[in-house]
Order: sequence, then C-alpha cells, then structure tokens
Amino acid sequence: MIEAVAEQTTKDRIVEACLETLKEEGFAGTSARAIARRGGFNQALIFYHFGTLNDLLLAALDRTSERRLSAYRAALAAAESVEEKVASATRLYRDDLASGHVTVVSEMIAGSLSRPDLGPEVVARMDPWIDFVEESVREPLDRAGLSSVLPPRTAAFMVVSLTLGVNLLWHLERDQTKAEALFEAAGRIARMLAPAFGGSDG
Amino acid sequence: MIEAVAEQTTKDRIVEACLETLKEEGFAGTSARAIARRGGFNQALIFYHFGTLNDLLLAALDRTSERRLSAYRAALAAAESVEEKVASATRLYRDDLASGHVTVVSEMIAGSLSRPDLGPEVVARMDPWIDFVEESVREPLDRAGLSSVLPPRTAAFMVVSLTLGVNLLWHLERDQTKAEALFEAAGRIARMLAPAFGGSDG
DNA sequence: GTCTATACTTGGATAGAC
DNA sequence: GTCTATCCAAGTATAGAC
Repeated sequence: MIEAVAEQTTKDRIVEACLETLKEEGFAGTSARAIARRGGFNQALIFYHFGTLNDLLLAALDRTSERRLSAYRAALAAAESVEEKVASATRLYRDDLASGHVTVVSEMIAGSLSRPDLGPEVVARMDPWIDFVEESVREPLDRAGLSSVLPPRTAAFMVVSLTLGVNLLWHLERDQTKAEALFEAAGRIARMLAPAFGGSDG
Repeated sequence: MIEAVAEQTTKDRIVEACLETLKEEGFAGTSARAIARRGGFNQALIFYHFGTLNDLLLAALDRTSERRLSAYRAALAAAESVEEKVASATRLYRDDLASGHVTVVSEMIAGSLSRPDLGPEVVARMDPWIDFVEESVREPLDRAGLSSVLPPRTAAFMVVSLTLGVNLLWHLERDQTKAEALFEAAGRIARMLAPAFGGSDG
C-alpha cells in the first residue's frame, strides 16, 4: 500500500481496463482477451497478477464499489433534509446510470448469477450498500413513526433491490424516460412526506 | 395450433426442458448441450426445431411468461380489496420464487444483458407485465389521490423493477428471510393504507 | 424427424523464452 | 514482469447418414 502517490502500476491499469470493459461491453463481453485489448497490455499479465479472471473481476468490483459508496456517503452527510437527501441520491444515481459506475455492480450481480464461484463473493460486497441505506433511512423512518410497519433493514433491502432492477432495465432499454419518471416521482414523494419526517435538523 | 389436446410434440418437450434447465442451472448453464441432456433428446434437434438457441430461449420465455401472467391476472381479478390483492400477489410471487417460474424471467433478463441480439426481444416481453401492473394499480392510486404524485405507469415500472431486483438477489443468496421481510412489510403497508384506498368495491 | 460426427470459434489458463 | 505460443474445454451450429 505504499504505491499510493506514484504513477499507476500495471495491476492498477489492469483493474481500470477491466472496469472500462465491464462498462462498455457488459459482463459477458469482459473476457481476459477483451480486457487486455482495451487496456493495451498482454493477456497473460492478467493471470500473472490476479491468478484468475474471477479474482480480477472482484478486485474491479471492490474498487468501484468503494469509490462510489464513499461518494454517496459524503453527499448524504452534506444534505440537511430528507428532501435534499433524496435530491442528492437521485443526482448521484443519475450520474451513475449515465457514466456506468454503479452499472458495473449490476453487471457483476447479473453475471454472477451464472457463476457459482462468483455469486457469494458478489453478494458479500452488497452488504456495505445495504448497511449504508439502512443507516440513512433509520432516523427518518423513526421520526415518521413508520419503523414498525417498515423496518429500516427491510426498507434498505427494498431500495437496493429497486436500484438493481432499475439499472438492469436501463441497460436493456437504454431508455432514460422511465428512470427519469421514477426520479421525478421520488422527488415529489419526498416533498410530500417532508413534514411527516420532521424538518428540524436532519 | 391443432395439437392442443394431443400428447406432447418434440418441440414442446424441448421448450419444457429449456425451462427446467433455466430454473435448475441458470442462464449461463443453459447451453444446447445441457438442455438436450436434461430433456433426454439429441442436441441437434434444438437446431432443427428452433434454428438457434436464442429462438428457443425466447420461446421458453414466452411460454412461462404467458402462463404466469394469466395466473396473476386471474388471482387479482378474484381479489376484492387492495389488501386481498396484495395478499394474493404476495402468495403468487412467493410461489414463483420457490418454484422458479418468474425466476426464468429474471434469468433471461440478467443473461440477455450480455447478448445484444437477445436484449431487445426480452425487453419487449416485459411490457405485458408492466401493462398489467399499471392496470392493477391505477384505480387504487386514483382513489387515494396519489396519481399526480405517483403516476400509475411509473408505479408499475417501479414494481416490476423491484420484483426483478428481489428475484436476482434471492438467487444469489438463497436467503428467504430478506424476501419474507419484504412480503410482510407489504402486507402491513397495505393494511395501513387500506382506508385511504377506499373499501367500497375494489 | 432424429441420429452421429464434426467443423469452427472463443475463452481460460499455462509453459517457457526473454 | 512481460511476451509468444499453445493447450484444452466448452459451446453453437451444420453435414449427412438413416
């Protein structure tokens, strides 16, 4: 972990090329050969540095997941009301859909459905996201007196599932209008419910 | 379409074997060889009867989709209140998760992410489901005065996305508790909102 | 319509020179 | 650490006998 500042190592370049390939060509298109082609390095390097393609895929998932999760954490921490939280989360997610960051997560989840050895590893990497959403919704739900009818953990699972589903359909259709309609509805609902959630500090 | 009553044609057997394979081995495990092995027929028959594997996959998707959609339609038509509708839909979906029927849909959607030629075809087959959900939620939303904040079409897209996401996570985790928690919350929410949706006839 | 045999392709992974 | 060359497995699809 001393390489922090220095220029990119080969290992880094491989991870980045893997992410690019996942975004551009999808999970099934992300073969060792395709990654090497895109990154402009030799295919054998992947196996030298990561052992197997699965391990590279997981390393890439880790990297993008950490990166994005901390962006979401920062944005929600800065938001001062439920409305603002919904607004920032929407903004971030919209960017992710367009730029393909969270997309990588969806591709990996969808893809790992069919690889028994990858599935459990990918699932484990969802937990931080569910935890994060849970933390974010606990207080608002409590204030609105909804925790008993909709426990924060369940709500978090719901949000993550929905996010995942929207992402998949987005990629199949490449039709922004449906997702946009969802974002707009989320904003209206947040504004409608704002009083119930209480507005004093958070 | 005259074969309605007679015993199964080979084509039928192939479609059924394809569905079985999708359920048992997932999308990536559903190769022509695997289907033939499971169905106990020769691999070449698939190509004789369907031309390509993609066409067989779509035929299988059509069959299960029609079958299940009509089951949902019938169940919801029989239900007499919003609570009952939520209860029947939950019951059906729970069965689907366990038996793997709607699962096939999820597998196909996730899998077709990576096959450019399959994606659009699969998407087209989602529309009847979105239409169905839209019809189902329109009246309750109208009555509750929520249609302007959450249009029926958007709500339908949301429900379908959520369903899809839950299905994917279910398959990765094989952990019923999370999905069950969601079902229970749905029931509580339905009961809570029942008065707002009006109780006279439907 | 159904079978065997096989052509062809792609992809993961490794050996071994440098 | 990086390269070339290659092995091997699995898959789609087709040819051609029956």
